[in-house]
Amino acid sequence: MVMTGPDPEDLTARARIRDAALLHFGEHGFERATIRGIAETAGVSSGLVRHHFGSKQALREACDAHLVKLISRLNDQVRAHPTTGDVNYVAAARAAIGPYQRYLARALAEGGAAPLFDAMVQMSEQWLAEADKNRPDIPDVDRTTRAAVGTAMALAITVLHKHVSRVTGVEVLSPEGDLLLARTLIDLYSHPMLSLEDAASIRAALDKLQSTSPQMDRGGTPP
Amino acid sequence: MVMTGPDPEDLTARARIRDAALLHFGEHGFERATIRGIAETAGVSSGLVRHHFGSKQALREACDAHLVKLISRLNDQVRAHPTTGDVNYVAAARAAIGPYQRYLARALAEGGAAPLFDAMVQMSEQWLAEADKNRPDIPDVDRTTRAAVGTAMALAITVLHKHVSRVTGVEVLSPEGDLLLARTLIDLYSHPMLSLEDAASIRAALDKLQSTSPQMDRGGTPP
DNA sequence: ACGGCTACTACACGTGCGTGTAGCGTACTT
DNA sequence: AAGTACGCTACACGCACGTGTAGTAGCCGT
Repeated sequence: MVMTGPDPEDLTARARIRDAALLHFGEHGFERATIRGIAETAGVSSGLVRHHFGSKQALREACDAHLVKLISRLNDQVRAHPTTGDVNYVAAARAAIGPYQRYLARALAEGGAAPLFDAMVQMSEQWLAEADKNRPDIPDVDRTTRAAVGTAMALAITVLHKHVSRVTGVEVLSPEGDLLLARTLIDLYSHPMLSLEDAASIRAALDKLQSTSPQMDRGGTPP
Repeated sequence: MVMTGPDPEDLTARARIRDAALLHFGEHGFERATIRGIAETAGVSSGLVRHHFGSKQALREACDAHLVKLISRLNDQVRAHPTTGDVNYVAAARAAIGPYQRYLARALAEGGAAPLFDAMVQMSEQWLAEADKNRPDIPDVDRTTRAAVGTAMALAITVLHKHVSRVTGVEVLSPEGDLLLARTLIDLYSHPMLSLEDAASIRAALDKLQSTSPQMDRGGTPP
């Protein structure tokens, strides 16, 4: 299931450049990655990169757009196969993204790939809407907010894969690591980390803290 | 509670440079941030930056070390006050980190600040050890792994704050945003996202998928 | 009082990078 | 068959940045 073909048109130089850029951006980051290096990996001259994509930034945006297309297509496939459980669609997506995980992680961390994140939030929201039907106790927090936070949490392991890999000793961006990760997530998701009473007490403490003076200084965004 | 003094020694030029670096690295990222810009913010010459810290990389490491010291100290304070619930210590930590949240996010996302993440995992592990006592059903996944993943998830909002802020329309790296975030996290943590039966079914599906051919190609690290 | 050490500045060097320009071959159009 | 547009290359420009070097002012020990 979930076959991700290489796209018939993807033998062109433009596609090779885009793939090379995905790889280089993911491996070295946007700033450190060089157009010359990308061109070399793609087997073309550096000028051709600029010819096809106007600038380095535009190249990045093209990479983002490509991933958005790829992920939305994957989402459609997953939603068409509700057999194994739509719940794990995030893990499935992460798996299908494959070699682009590193790019995805960096792009998201650097604040880019906004439409990609938004698409994921939308997907998350759709799933949350269905999940909320089975739960009569509707929380006092916006569904969009929950979707955004949930998406961020789902992406956390991908974004921080280097650290998680180092601590656990398993490369999480690998088939084996993905399996371990899936089990861990299932465990964490199925067991509430907070009992309802603890949650209530904390919420109460939060209310009290909100009414009192905000003791802790915070770093708001200066103008 | 939890007063974070400015450190009596922190009026020196070295400290100002470090703070400026924290700010610039957090705002523009390590690569885009310039020593000259940091020096200007600190009110010193660019040469002095190199004089105190040997290089840009060393400056970054000094920033990491400073944050590690700050966070570990904060952790001690929090562990000494188990009143409001140790559970929310992550949020408290995020609050106290204050103006350095952006740096923290970038550093972690770029793979740096490893000792910092490790320290957080250790803190998470300590808390998990206590929390596991109240839960007789010990899962089949390593506690360190759970701690690492949990830490990553806790840091997700900070790392992806730009996206979460954009989607929710609230600047999460601000006092107001922190409050909304806390409530969201409490809700998400207190309500299991997966029922035990769903978790079991998914786990079973995972086992079946593991035994069959690994259909989905993955992008392992090439040599 | 004096040598030396430290904090600090001003300025020049080299370089790697994104970006611009000119030019060549080839395939499609009429 | 000529014109044209496009894929593609080679090469040069300029700039911003990290880094080095030389030099100055003040503090401390003896």
